[in-house]
Amino acid sequence: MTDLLPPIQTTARDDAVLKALAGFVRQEALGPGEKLPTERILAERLKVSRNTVREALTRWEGLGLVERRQGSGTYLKAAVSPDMLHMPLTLAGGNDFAGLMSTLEIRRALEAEAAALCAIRAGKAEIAEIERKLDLMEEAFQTRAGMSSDEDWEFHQAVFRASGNPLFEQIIAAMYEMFHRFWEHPLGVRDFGHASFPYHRTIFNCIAARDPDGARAEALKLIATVEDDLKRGAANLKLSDRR
Amino acid sequence: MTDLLPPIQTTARDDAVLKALAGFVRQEALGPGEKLPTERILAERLKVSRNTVREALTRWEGLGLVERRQGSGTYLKAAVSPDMLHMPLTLAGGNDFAGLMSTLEIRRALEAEAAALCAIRAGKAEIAEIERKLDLMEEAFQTRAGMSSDEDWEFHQAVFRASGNPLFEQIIAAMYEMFHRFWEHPLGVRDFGHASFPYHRTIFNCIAARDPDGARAEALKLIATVEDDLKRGAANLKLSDRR
DNA sequence: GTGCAGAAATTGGTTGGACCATTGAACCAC
DNA sequence: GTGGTTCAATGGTCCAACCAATTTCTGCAC
Repeated sequence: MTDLLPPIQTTARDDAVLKALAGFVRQEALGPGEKLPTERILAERLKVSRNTVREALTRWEGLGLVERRQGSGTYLKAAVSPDMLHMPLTLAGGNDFAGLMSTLEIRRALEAEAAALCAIRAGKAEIAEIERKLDLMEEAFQTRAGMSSDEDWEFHQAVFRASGNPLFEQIIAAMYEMFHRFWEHPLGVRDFGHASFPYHRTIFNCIAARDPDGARAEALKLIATVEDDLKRGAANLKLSDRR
Repeated sequence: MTDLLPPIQTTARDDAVLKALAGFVRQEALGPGEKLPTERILAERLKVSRNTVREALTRWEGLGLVERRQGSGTYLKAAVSPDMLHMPLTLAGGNDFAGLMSTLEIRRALEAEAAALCAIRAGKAEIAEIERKLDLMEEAFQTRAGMSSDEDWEFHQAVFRASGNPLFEQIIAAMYEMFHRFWEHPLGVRDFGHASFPYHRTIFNCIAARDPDGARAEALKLIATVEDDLKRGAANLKLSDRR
């Protein structure tokens, strides 16, 4: 009832260009890192102006699908297919403590669900991969006394990837990005993340045991410790970090 | 240790244009629906070519921040601020059904958490607003026998807004378009959404009663019914909806 | 004055051509 | 090999013009 009879597209040059290009990529089986045809060549082949090609590529660049290097060429940055779906996510974030807690709330919701789904759907290979990341992280934790944030992140990424839903990883990556806007100044809490350490293994155990509810519960505990750390840190400095 | 000495940026015309434009929007306090300056004016004022302005606007358009209407002008479609974070979500190889299920999993995670937070944090005014949306939705449901998707959506938005965390609404909004692509073609299930109807009020009751766990449980039930409807619809048509 | 059709101005969309800046490869001197 | 130099390829920017959709203005009929 709302809007049948969609507006006819009398002009959609850029979209047509992108569709054609997606088809080309598919046909040539191009993968990430490989080089696309020159803008000039595309313009000539598709019978459109180079400017139009550029606008189309600009869109793909904005979506992170493609990278343009002046003097070199245009390269695929991710797998593209003619039937992709894009959902631009824009986060207007407060750069303050409240904003940080906001990202954690999202993370709590997603992390719990992803861990549960992972316990249901992960294959053996994926579980092995998660365990490998876990081992790496624990080793880094022993060696460098706590600062294992990179390996920590990779562990979580592996869990998200094994959840079978790519959106989890992508959304959390956005949260991670926002999180890192503050991470440079860890609020004075030096042993940040210590408390969350043991839960990584308990989460993994639940996943390996195919226990979704357990995995969800452990994930919630992990986030809770991070939240506590954060609140403690905020109480520590007590200075209003308005910028 | 990781990446000091970042690559120096010798050219970043488009980014500069967008930054300037974001500053302009902020200074003029422009909101969604309002008109931006002409491309030609922007080009002149910023001392760049109109082409460059167009590439910049193309990026914003791709991100859904702006809408260009030939012959009319360029209009803001969402609130923009100089410090936004963009993270386009890409669902590869998605026939629409799989994509929709993916978004539903995200929605399940966020909806449950948001309802719980809402039960804890919503003020009286916000609860009243939610109830108003609920009444509107129920009225629309009675009148138009089921098709209450717009009002339904507004109810959920109100809940997200009252959760005290703007990220919930922003993330779900990114998936809204995909939901709507389906609402138009309800998969042959004519009474789509009927099953979820009663849970809207039970969710509200829990929120009003300050019962986070109850709200979470009811939200999960609601999503479960939507998932069931969807699976039923997919089973109904049984035709591979490759496009 | 009102209403409406047609002209004119406005604005995004497209084109073609030119030139600049960076890259990378080939080449050369040492 | 190392370090420059040259040179072609390629993305980045600019310009000027025109096309197409929209909006606004104008003038005529009533």
